[in-house]
Amino acid sequence: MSRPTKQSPERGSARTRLLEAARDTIRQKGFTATSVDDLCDAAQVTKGAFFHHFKTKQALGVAAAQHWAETTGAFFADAPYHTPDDPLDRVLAYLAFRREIIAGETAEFTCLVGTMTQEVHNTSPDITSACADSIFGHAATLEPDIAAAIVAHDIRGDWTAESLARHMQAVIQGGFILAKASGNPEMARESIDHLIRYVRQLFNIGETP
Amino acid sequence: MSRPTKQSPERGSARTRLLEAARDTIRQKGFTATSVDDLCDAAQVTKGAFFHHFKTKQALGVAAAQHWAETTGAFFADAPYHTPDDPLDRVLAYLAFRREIIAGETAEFTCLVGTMTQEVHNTSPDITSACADSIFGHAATLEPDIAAAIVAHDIRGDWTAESLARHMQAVIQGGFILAKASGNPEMARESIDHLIRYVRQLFNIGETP
DNA sequence: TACAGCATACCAACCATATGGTATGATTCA
DNA sequence: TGAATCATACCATATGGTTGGTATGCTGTA
Repeated sequence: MSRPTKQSPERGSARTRLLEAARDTIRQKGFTATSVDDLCDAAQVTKGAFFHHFKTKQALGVAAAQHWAETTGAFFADAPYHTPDDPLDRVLAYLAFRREIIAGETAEFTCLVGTMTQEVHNTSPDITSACADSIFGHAATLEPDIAAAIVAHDIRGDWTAESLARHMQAVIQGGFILAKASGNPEMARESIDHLIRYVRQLFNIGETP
Repeated sequence: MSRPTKQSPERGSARTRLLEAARDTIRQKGFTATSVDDLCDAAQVTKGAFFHHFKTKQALGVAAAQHWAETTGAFFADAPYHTPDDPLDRVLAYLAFRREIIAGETAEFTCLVGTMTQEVHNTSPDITSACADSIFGHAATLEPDIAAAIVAHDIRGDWTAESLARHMQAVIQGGFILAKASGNPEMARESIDHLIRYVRQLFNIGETP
């Protein structure tokens, strides 16, 4: 995080503002199409400040992915889907929550690291690995609940909590692509509905609660 | 793929070679990071030829998406998954086929239009709409089989053939993202396995054939 | 407590190159 | 011959990145 100073709390915030600008701008235009000047304009920062905080544009990409992991990590940790007692209910509440937050402009609900991965997976290992950490790290937070649900509901199948957690991320990411292609968020919600139905079926609970 | 000689019947193929170069290069580096020079080099064509066939780089993007729709359309039309008599078997054969062809380098099995959509959805309506046509057009080819399977197996649920066809594309696209992030094609296959399990459950057939 | 010495945060101007695109000319085919 | 298909040379600008410099805060020491 940034280092706020005593007399001027605004100082030292250039880095944070750049990361926020990156989050917003890259989600709209993609990583490559976002120029350093774009970011400096959006963050109200000069180029000198940019290259003071980030050695290269790639380094900004890595930092943006890490910043995304941190902020979304906190966001999901504070989200209300953890409250149910039954672990399966927590899993389903997670999916309902993911569905809920799909609203507004496409660039507002889609995933920064999913977008960046698609672009740079073959050209920038650093950014790719930071994106992977974010995606699979988030998936990992779901595993305990899924594993507990498997035990609680006495389920046995040839799939693991790990793979289901990853599949959930795949469905969400794929939904974002259809939403972007069509300009319609409903495409993303629709896929989560199928995913919810799948999970309910996996755990042998009825179609409608 | 040699340079067109004066009398060669290869002549006039610059456009096609550029489209193939676009398919390959954009899947590796993304649309924005792929320069016109990159494409000319890969296609063994000069810039004059490029801008003779495509008014702008954007126009190339649109044409590449359309070319993708045509070639993959023919590829899937000729694929062997249409042979089973039972429509549900055809749907499952489709998914098995999609799973099978995930092999080799990431850029070889991932989707051009899915990649482009992520990048340009907010900046280039032309390309986005061409990509959407490709994705949803392909999804539409699955609807008849799904609809027939619903009838044949006497299924009633609050989902449609259309939405399931789209969901399949979402899962496949999402799997590609996880595969790119991790560098591991298995991540994409894994999600299709879940999707196959979901479809089998939707149609009330056993876990293992 | 005072102050030297250093580190951090930031700025404005500049640079080499890459980029999309153009103007124009040559060649081939129908 | 006229249109289509290329090739060569070129341009204006955008791009990532550098340079040299300033202002301010932090820290160890006497």
